[in-house]
Amino acid sequence: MNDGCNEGRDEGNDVMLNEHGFSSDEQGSFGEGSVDASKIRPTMQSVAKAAGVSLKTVSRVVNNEPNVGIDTREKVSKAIEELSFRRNDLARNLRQGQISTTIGLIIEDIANPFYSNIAHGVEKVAQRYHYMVIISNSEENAQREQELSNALFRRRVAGLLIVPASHDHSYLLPEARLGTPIIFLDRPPDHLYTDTILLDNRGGARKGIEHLIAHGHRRIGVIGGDPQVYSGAERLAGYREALAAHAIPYDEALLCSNRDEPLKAQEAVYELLTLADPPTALFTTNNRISIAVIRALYSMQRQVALVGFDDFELAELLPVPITVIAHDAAALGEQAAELLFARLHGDDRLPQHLIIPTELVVRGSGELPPE
Amino acid sequence: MNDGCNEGRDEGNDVMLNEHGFSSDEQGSFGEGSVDASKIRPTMQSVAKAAGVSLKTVSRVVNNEPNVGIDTREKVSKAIEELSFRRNDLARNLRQGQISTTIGLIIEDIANPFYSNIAHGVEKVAQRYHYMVIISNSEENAQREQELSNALFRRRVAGLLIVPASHDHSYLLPEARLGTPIIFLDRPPDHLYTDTILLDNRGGARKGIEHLIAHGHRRIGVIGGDPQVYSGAERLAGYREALAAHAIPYDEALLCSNRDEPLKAQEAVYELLTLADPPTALFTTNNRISIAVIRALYSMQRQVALVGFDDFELAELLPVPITVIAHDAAALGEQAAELLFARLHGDDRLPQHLIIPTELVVRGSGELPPE
DNA sequence: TTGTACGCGTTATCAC
DNA sequence: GTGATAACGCGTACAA
Repeated sequence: MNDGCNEGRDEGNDVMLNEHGFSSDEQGSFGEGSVDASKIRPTMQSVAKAAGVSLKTVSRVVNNEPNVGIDTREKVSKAIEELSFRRNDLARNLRQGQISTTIGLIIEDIANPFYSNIAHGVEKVAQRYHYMVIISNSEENAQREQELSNALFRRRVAGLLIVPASHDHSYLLPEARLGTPIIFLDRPPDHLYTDTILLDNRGGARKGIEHLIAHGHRRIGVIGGDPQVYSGAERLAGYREALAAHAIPYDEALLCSNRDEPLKAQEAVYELLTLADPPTALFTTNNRISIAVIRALYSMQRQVALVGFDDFELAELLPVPITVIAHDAAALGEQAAELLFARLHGDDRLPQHLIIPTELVVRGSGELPPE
Repeated sequence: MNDGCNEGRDEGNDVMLNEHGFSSDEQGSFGEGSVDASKIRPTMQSVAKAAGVSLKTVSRVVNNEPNVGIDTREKVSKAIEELSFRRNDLARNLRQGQISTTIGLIIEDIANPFYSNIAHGVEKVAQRYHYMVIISNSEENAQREQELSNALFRRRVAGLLIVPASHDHSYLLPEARLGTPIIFLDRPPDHLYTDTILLDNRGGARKGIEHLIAHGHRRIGVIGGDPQVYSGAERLAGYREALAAHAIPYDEALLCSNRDEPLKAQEAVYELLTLADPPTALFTTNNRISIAVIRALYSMQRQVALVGFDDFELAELLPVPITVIAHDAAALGEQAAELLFARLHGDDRLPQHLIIPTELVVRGSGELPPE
């Protein structure tokens, strides 16, 4: 059969063989630099030749299809083993349905425990369905988000889980129309109607603020991030709802936004506590800000009541244990992934909107009285 | 041209169209359940037909190849836009070199900050090279590690970064021989000679223990994980080296292994502190164990000197700030990824062995005197 | 500047 | 039970 082709390859190798006709494999790692036969990736075709059967028969064995004689199967299996053949799933997917058994996950920053817990939940479910997960970080950058999702779609991911950074997701519509499930996590889509899983941001924040109010606070400072980001905005809305419900006037001077950077969050603490009429309590709208604020309070040697959104490790062991609004980020990832696989398996309900509950965890910092 | 084929497709769609000849797109999300033309993923072929040019011309435009007339390019671009065509990278990679622009990363648990920092470093470098990363969790399970790496190789990842869980990596040899770069992180391979990036486990541990010794401790308890795991074993070796260097006898009673589970780590604290001749200081061999031990000490209301391997967030804000042996996990991921891309770009040096340095961070818990 | 023929490695179809 | 052949969507080689 196609010997000419193989001979051509062998000729190319000759220059790399030593005077004994062997490749100089012993010298380097894995014989790198020399191109011996083992460098050619075995295909079903080569397995077929080795086993003396047809291509299709190998395919049958590889995919455990029926209608293969017991001895034929044996023979093929042996050849597969010897050549250490591995099916090329790129080719397989191309032929089968042009989508891969891989899903995409776009988050802000895998190093943030909130997102790494989401990723853990997603990956756990994906493993159960024998899918793999491409994880990529948008770094809170709208353009990068779009580039990443394009790169994922070019790879024909079976579905996309996304914590959006941008504010117009109509660019996803063509892919969504093609049937690719797209599920939004933590923040809803803009200009796109699709599955969404959120935290109970507003309710959680409200619970936290009402807790502070119940402990006698009426001036509660807020240190938050980008007010354009949905989750932060909702948490702020919860704050205002709580104030309104208790007839406490809303004072803009107590609101510090755009404090995602640790340094800016620290400055906010200083700004708030040096006001003429300073707050007696603080509300921080996410884990990163909470930690920065705790550091600031510590270095300023100040104790103020504090409730933070998002739980974080060791919160309960700090000198003043931190009262937080906790939630299950891993569950968020798991449920999103489950919904994605349901979609892949034919679930064609209208876009779903799920809410992950929050829980107020009372530890001490939220129960400090006003000074 | 090949109209027969396309007509076949159109016929298949007719049954889904309504009596007006339109697909019932308005009813559901994205028109799910109805298969209209937009459900057929556009190919270069379809773009070519729409633009009235040949397949190859579309290919040229898509890949920014030269030798396309300015007006032709325009025409094709318009068709691409209108059909919202996206190149199929599965097919592209199949044709080109049968490896994808995707790399694999196998770690124990993405929810552990140590690994999520590694992942962050890897992904950052990968983005620079326009690669994506499939991240999968082995859950410290040798068999799963093997399954995952097989799944990755079937997807023809361009390279593999792995924190191994198993203790025999000869199964990777065939793939390594084919030229796929395989790089071990945090733990070296067994029965395989390949690139490896480790922390200075032994040196770091030794520094930490000598620090305790310098503060007057001679009975230092160790709470560690699986002694089979390389990094833990090395850290223990560093401990013994430090003792030996200071002529302090090694007492097996002070060693608690297999305490990866928080509960077991807590038990270890109790066991050690209730010994007839208890240790005056503790050494914890990783972040998870450190935190569990701190919780145990806290609930037992005990203060003992403590040095932990791995830094962790808020360690400096605890009532007794924790002295740790710190390192840059993100750098570990970055350097591993850089090495992988160097390999992909033809770097054929012998397998490299890199060591990431550690640093003793003095905070308080390591300076407590013996009771 | 543009197009044609073929092949990448696999699966589907339909013979035998 | 087994095999020949076409096709998946794209890129390469070469012709026009």
